[in-house]
Amino acid sequence: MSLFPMDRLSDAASDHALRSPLLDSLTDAQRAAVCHIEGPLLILAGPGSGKTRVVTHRVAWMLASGIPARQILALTFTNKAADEMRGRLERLAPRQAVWMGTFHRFCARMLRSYAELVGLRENFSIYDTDDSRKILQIALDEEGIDLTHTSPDAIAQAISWAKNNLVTADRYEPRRGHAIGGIVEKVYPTYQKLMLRSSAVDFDDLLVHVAILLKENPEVRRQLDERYRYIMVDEYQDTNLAQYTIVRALSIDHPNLAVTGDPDQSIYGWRGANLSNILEFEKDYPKVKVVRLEQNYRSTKSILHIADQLIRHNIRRKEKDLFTDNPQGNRVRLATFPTQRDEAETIAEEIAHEVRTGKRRPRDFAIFYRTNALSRQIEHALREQVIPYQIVNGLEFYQRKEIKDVLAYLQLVNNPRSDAALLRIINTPTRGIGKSTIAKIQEVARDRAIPLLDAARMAGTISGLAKKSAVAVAKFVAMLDLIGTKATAPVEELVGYVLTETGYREVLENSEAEEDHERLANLEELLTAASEFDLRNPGGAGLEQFLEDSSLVADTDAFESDSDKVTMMTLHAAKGLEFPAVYIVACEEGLLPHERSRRDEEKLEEERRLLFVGITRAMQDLTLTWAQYRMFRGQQAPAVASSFLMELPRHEMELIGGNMGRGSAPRYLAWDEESQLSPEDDDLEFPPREQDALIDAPMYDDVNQLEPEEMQTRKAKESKTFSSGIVTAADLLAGKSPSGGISPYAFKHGMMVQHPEYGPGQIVALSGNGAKRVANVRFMEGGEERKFVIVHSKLTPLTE
DNA sequence: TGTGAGTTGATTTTT
DNA sequence: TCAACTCACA
Repeated sequence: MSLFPMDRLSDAASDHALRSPLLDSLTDAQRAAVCHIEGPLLILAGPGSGKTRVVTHRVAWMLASGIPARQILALTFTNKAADEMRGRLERLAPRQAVWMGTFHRFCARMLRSYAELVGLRENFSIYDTDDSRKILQIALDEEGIDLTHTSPDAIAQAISWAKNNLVTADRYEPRRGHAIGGIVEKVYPTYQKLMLRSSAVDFDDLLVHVAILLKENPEVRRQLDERYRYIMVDEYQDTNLAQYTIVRALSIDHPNLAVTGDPDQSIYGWRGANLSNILEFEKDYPKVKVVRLEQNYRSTKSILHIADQLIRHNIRRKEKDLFTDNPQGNRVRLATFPTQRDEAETIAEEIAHEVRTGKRRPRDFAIFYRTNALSRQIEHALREQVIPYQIVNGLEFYQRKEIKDVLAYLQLVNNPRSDAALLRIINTPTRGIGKSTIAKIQEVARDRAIPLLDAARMAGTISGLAKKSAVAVAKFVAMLDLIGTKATAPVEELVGYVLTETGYREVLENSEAEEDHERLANLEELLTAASEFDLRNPGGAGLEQFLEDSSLVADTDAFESDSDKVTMMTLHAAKGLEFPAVYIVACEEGLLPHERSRRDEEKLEEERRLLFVGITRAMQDLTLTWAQYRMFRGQQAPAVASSFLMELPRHEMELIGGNMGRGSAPRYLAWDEESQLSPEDDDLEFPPREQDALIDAPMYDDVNQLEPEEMQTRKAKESKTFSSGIVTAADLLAGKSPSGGISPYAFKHGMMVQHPEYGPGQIVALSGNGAKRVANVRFMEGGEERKFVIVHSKLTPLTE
């Protein structure tokens, strides 16, 4: 017997509905949202109000009501949110193929099918900020634009702004009085032309192309509207015009559009998010049903009250009454420190204390800051206290140079027109193709309006190019072609091949630099990711998908919720998460609100919302901190407490240290006597720590305390980013090797091996998993290459 | 063409 | 503070 009624329901009032186990655990408001399926729906969900729960239950309810999974589309802003949703739905309604993912991923998918309609090829590349900046630079060079009064960054932002507002290159008109408008007007079309020539898109293009596609092809629009009859959009307050246009276009014939969001948590205005989209949703869809989820299940009364008091200072919002049945809880703390160093150390000491006394575990804590740069001191302090932590941030895996280099080779294999990829690796590792040679190739490409690689193929005929250079280029092209023959091989094999053929691995291995060894470890990690990808996509031919996956992952996706570590991240990255104890540091003028937002009232409100988001992540304990002196551009500079702190009901809070900048604050006030420092400790030197602090410290598996090298290897072993409940290479490694044979994982990329018949050789690539793992070996004699199924082979590692 | 020292300039948030 | 860029030299 089925648990769920299979008949279509359109109304919560049905007796049937009230009895379903899917619905009993919900409040009235939540149930109303879950059961409203036909027609537009706006869910205004305050922080901690069980929004994800409602969304997933709603999808499960739709499925239970007989709506086919393929008609449902759930759009989010981050992969993290999509994964979370998918995981929860899996528990409610297992094995249902509902498409859940980010806007960008959805658009990429649509574009693969309709590429030619917008002038792309279906194997188009997705450029990240780096790549597209490079193309912009070429465009600027081509137009011969002088940048003395502005920066490429500013131009890029202006173009991005235009795209987010669906202003295409041919229709761009500079606003009057907009200084760089004239430049943008010239460069934008050139940039776009170059992108198309490379068959590439930037992040904004993904959305713009799809929006325009839907606008200009009524038949396509109609089909997709028909296909995706039930659409849900998460974090609707963060949609920009392009996203709004896409969603609307898909909800004309079937206006079953459910959006969830909270105007108070809109923090992406700088990315073109338009608060009006949610504030005026009711105008777009007059028949909309509005559900307000105002009860908070996350935070204590104290925390929620502080959040509420703060956000009331915003004018552009929908009034909400946040309330909770949770206990009052501890008072929110507001702490002042003499310097950033005291701030960092005191927080670290406090966390260490709580962990050592068994009150809390590292994973219970989160530290939020406005800018990534602020993480350094805190990181240092946590390290001193031997507290394991994870930073969700900045130089994430796929942004590292070595990873991007290798991926650029892959990108070129997939899309030989990709100029950005070619420029990246034409001389990496160095192969004697210098600046002047590249300039000549670029010139040819420009004159003939062809991709750089095609121009490079003509190196022999380019006049004025030294013979030596021409030969180097020819060799490079030949090497690319050779790699290209492996295009359909498993991705892991391909990556291994790139490392060998290009000499990339050799260069790093022969290097003395510590840094280069780290790079090798990172590449090892890339191989692991590739192997896991292959495992999930049997049948090969997944290169394009692999590249797409790697360009659409973001820092925040790296957050590991199940490891026992203190989490550090920016306030932006914190959205959607919750922690028992939260610290928000550096609540200072110029940082929070940020310098660039202080003058503009609208931006200032966004900064306030950012703090609101941070505050409402806390479940039990919240501490806001600021320091009277902070390091700025390498120099200690006096700081002023954030004006937002003045908006909080300070009489309800626990004030620690100083008196908010008025008069002479006591110089040192810490949370317990022992952690007081002497005034001389102001400088940058860290005081020597007591030895025993290190000795009796960790009772947990501490990763951060390891030496960098060891840490690197450990990290490499932890499968990252792509793992998703599937057996990983590491899992297999831990298990038994097939009886009698050598373990399939005994061999590493680049390793020297011995074969009884063929003699010594080197592993140039590996692929496959378990008993099917295959090694490609190139033998010394004759340079011949052969493949071996490892468990059946007579290969032995050749130790040096 | 590649390397290394020295200089300069910039530092928000992210798909 | 630190990374990116420039310039001189091998």
